Amino acid sequence: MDELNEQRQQRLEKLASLQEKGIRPFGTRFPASHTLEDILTSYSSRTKEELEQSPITCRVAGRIMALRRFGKAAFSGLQEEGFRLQVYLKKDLLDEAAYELSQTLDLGDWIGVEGKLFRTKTDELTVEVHTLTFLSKGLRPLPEKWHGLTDIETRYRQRYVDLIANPSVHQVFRTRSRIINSIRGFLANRGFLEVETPMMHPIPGGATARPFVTHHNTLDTDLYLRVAPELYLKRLIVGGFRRVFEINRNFRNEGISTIHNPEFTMLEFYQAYADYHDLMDLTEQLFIQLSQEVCHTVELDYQGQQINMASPWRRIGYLDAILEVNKLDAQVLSDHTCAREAATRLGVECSPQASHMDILVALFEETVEATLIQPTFITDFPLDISPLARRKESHPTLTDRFELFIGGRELANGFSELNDPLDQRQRFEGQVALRDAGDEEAHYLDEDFIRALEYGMPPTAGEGIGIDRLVMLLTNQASIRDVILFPQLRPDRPA
RNA sequence: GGGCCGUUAGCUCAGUUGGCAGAGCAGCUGACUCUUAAUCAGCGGGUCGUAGGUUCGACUCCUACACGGCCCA
Repeated sequence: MDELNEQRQQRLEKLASLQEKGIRPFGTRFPASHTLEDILTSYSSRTKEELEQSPITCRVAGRIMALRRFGKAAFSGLQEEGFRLQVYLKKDLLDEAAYELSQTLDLGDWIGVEGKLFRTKTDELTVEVHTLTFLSKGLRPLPEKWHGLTDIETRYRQRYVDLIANPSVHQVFRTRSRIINSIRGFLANRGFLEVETPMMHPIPGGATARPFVTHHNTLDTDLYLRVAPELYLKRLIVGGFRRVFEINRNFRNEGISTIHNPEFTMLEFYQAYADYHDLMDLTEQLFIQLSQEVCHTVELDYQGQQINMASPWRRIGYLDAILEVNKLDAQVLSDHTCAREAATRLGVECSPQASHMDILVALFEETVEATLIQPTFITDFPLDISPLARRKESHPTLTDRFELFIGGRELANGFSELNDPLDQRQRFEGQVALRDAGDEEAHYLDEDFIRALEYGMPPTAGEGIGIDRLVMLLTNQASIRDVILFPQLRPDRPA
């Protein structure tokens, strides 16, 4: 169908006619003097008179996004990296070949121009073009200039078209890059070493999640795409690195939603001699710094919610939060039957075999999480759902662990690491029992990791921060697909 | 996995009770040397997501499927 498209045919014919005139339809290098962003940031404030008195010449390139011709002159809007600059093509100012070329330009073509900056009658900063270079032919028509490309499926499947048609998308991904750079700087300043650990694991570990499986032919062995780097990073702490971090992809074989993509970017970092309180402090500093750098404020607007990132953030215990949000009596925490009654009353479904803690966990997930709009550290997670976290000395069924919630979503998860290899073995064995009972998300037993712990891991605190969700928050995007360039979709039907 | 909604020209969208497939932008031809959703005149462009079914006749009604979105699990 595409092949028969009338506009593509016309453009193929124009391509042939360019070649006949000796013009390369797909050109070569064009050293520009400025990016369009440079021009806009440097000269947007220059007045007409200033530009006349001290002329600025430039050599810039871009894609033609607008073309308004009238007889022997034309205005065109060039676009580069989401920035747009107008250029003025006038017969009197061009040689004959260039003028002729200018008559054949299409929306979507790439051109380079050289000329002088001026301001039009309507005071728009514009390049008066003296030389015109054809850079590359666009063979497909662009989305409409006014409505742009709004079809969500096309925006994700053909992100290149989205980026062409929607300059704000460029901004989101530039901001994403700035956030990640800023995180690197923040951690480097505090003595953290960036490392890379395997993406392919013989034994998946470090998170409660189903892995993707792949196969290595020469080794004739199955490997798992990692669900988390945690166990490898802790091996490095055993090895003597004091502070390490990794920013990289994790893969989890689970559903897709506005906050879940099968591959997503995670920051994990580990700090020897620290505990989970230290990491809460660090996280607060990091997020506040990022808010100020990216949003220039700590008062965020996220999808209509006002979120105040100013320190200090609330810290409340996991079990206390359940009681507080649902206005329950503390008896719920000690009495299984009482907990089950509360769950039933609150419409939280639990299987008949659910343990007391299972019920409390269900209560937390279904009644508490969504209420945590302002930045909140939930602390002291149940041991049963924290198989890698240090046991709380004052309360052995809980752990020295926190999760950070903002806007009702989990953004970070950190804890004092379990460094007792004997306890770790028992916890793994508990997970294996769950796996044998059919829980596909339960952890595997990793003997090598336990061996590592047996060599002695210093007291350490570690944390993971979901970068995609953090970028969503700081760029005010509703869907994780809007902060991942190529989000996972079902394979397209054949064209 | 379930429910609801969507899929019509390159893009954004209309399409009446089942009776010849529409608009704007984009494109093509012409006019126009400061326009900016330029303007004016004219002209082309469709496997109506796919496959079946009902009907004299289906973009429209029915069934299944595909892809997407939102909500729920």
